[in-house]
Amino acid sequence: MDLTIGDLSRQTGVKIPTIRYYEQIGLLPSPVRTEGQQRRYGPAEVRRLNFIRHARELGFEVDAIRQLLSLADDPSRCCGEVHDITKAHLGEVKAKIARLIALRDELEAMVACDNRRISECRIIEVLADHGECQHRQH
Amino acid sequence: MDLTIGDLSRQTGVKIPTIRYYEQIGLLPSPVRTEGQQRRYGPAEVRRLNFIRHARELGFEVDAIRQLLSLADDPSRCCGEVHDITKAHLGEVKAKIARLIALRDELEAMVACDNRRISECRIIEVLADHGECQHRQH
DNA sequence: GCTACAACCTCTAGCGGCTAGAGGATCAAG
DNA sequence: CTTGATCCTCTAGCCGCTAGAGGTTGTAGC
Repeated sequence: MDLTIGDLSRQTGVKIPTIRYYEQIGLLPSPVRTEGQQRRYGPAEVRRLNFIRHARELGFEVDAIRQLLSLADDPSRCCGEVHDITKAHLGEVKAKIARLIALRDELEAMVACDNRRISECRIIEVLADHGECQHRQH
Repeated sequence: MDLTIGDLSRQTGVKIPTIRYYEQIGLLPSPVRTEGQQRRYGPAEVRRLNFIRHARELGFEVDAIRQLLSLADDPSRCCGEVHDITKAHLGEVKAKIARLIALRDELEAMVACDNRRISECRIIEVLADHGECQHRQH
């Protein structure tokens, strides 16, 4: 029970202001304090913050993490909801990939433009008149 | 020279507050005003705003668009810089796709978890202990 | 015990790219 | 001349942090 916020930061790779921010928005519980009001953490907080960091790295939104954490805190329940959250997130990731691939193809067609004057530049033309490309609304 | 901001919004599909925001950050020039201080636009502004919208849809950042616009305004120059901006952006898009695909694969492995108790849930385990997955830092 | 100084504290503001709402003025049609 | 849609400015909020000011606390060495 004697890690400072700096220790916690080093052990988890989460920056100090971010730790305080997570506490502020209720992802991390308020820790014990020294007489001088400095935060002190234990192993439970290290685990919880690692959990949060991993979930963020995997692209889960803070709200989803809040749900995952409250589910994880209750180990007797069925993990169907966890499953659902992950699946929903997977769906979003897949959709994002599809959009980015369409975008990549379009940009690749655009860079086929070879150093001419701007007055003849395909890129500028495509941007100025969207009819020239195949882009669809997101 | 007689489109209201609402007309401009309808013609370009850009919301009214966004148009004012673009003016504020200098992407759109300050338009002429009526005696009562209402904005009035002409075809040049429609073109410019369409250009901005297309570039945003293609994921260009506002700063990149600012550069593209100033280049587009000078049609005698060689379009090498335009090319470079687009290529850099393409590189970012490709990198983002690679990261998302790694992420998708990981999430797909995670959802292979089939409705057991949370105490045995693979998803929660992966999140709690990153050693269990193959994820690399961004 | 005392000093030095790193690390901590709170608070506020900023990033990008908008979006929303309050409260009031203007414009165009009938 | 009235109605009502549209416009105006201004401020604040969204997400997920990040940075900085200005002040306090904890710890190591002497």
